[in-house]
Amino acid sequence: MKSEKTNVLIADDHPIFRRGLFEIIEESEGFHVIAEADDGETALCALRDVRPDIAVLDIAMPNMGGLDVLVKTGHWGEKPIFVLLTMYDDEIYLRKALEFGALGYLLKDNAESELIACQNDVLAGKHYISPGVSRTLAESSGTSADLLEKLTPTERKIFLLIADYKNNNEIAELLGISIRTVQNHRFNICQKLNLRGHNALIRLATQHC
Amino acid sequence: MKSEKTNVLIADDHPIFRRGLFEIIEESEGFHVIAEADDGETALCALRDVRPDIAVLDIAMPNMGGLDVLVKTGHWGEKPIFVLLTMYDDEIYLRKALEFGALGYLLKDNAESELIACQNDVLAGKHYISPGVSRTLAESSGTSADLLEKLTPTERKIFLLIADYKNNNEIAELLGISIRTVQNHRFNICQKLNLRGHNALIRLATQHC
DNA sequence: TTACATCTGAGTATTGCTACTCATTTGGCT
DNA sequence: AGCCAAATGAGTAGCAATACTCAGATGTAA
Repeated sequence: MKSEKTNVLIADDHPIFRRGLFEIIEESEGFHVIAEADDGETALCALRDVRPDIAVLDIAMPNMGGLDVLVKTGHWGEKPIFVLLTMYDDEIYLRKALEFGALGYLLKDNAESELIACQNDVLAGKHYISPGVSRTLAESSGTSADLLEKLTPTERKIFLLIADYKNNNEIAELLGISIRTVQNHRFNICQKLNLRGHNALIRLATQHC
Repeated sequence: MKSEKTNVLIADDHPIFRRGLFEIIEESEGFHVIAEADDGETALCALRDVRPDIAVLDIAMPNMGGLDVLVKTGHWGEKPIFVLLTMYDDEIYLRKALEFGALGYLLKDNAESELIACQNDVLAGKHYISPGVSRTLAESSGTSADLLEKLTPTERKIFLLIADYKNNNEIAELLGISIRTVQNHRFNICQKLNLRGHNALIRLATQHC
């Protein structure tokens, strides 16, 4: 018998928390946990292999974080719907998640019911963001967004990765492009933002985000 | 019919994680979740009321942390056996937990099987400490609290200047020493803190300060 | 005095970021 | 079709940080 349920991959490095996720999803109508992962790399492999409909990823995991997994699938032809899980309502994570195409963004301390509501929404193509977070974003959308508006989409992505202390090599690998291209984007960003020197860009990026 | 199972109270502010705890304990032989709490105060009240055999407490909870709950029961005549849960393997928490009479100390990212093993051990009066923690305790490797204590005075100064996004040239000029000396200090700092790569030091410094 | 930690500085090599210029391709707009 | 922004990538330089090893000066505690 074929399953008509929506297949979900869950990735979290805490087994007990993952168990909680599993139970909540399994007992819901219409969703089924098809794969589990305890770190980013395993999650990425599983995404390739089992092709779930939805990927529920913890942001803070060993080896590779949920955001990195999200970024790495950026150039895939067919991607799952992404729901990011985070411990803290840090707006920069939300910004990054949305920038890289995630539809769901959930706080880990939210109620169980949120998870299912979120999955239903993202499955319908809608964004779902935990109530506690959206407030933060709405308040701050005027300030830190200005700088990023000067940049093109790809430049924005790279800027955010720089803010994450990634080096050119890591950025290139994450985006699936050449390191030379990253260098060029970096140069262009510095031009646009009128920056010079080794620490100037990383300083602005980390302090800004 | 009276339950012959060991009664357990679980306290954690994350519903999904608590759900995971619940499932693992309930499916085990000999243990039964008799009460749940989502913060310290609720846990303390529940301890008074239902008198569980074992209390599994998260350290980081709103209102009152697990350690505070542990301390507050210190003068009780009859106390449950305490198992503390923590997210990070911070040795100071372990010290405190043991100091105040906890028998179990578990990392949240440990395997599900650990929880049951721990409960069996503490029920027999033995200590159970997550493997990952005891290692940390033995090595006494630095957490953010005593990170700077490993460094010499000059290294600390340089570390703070790095956190200020200063480059070697600027640091050398500010301190009135050679760039080479600054480079050496930087190298030694990286050695002590076990860092490698271009961004590792500036990352730690800026995030720490 | 010996021993040790700390501070200071240099030698040498490698890696990584910056600073440009130039070329190709792609997709959207007129 | 022609134009243009955006993305991608290479060539070439130069500069800064990292990754070591080695060594002299200083002060301090055993």
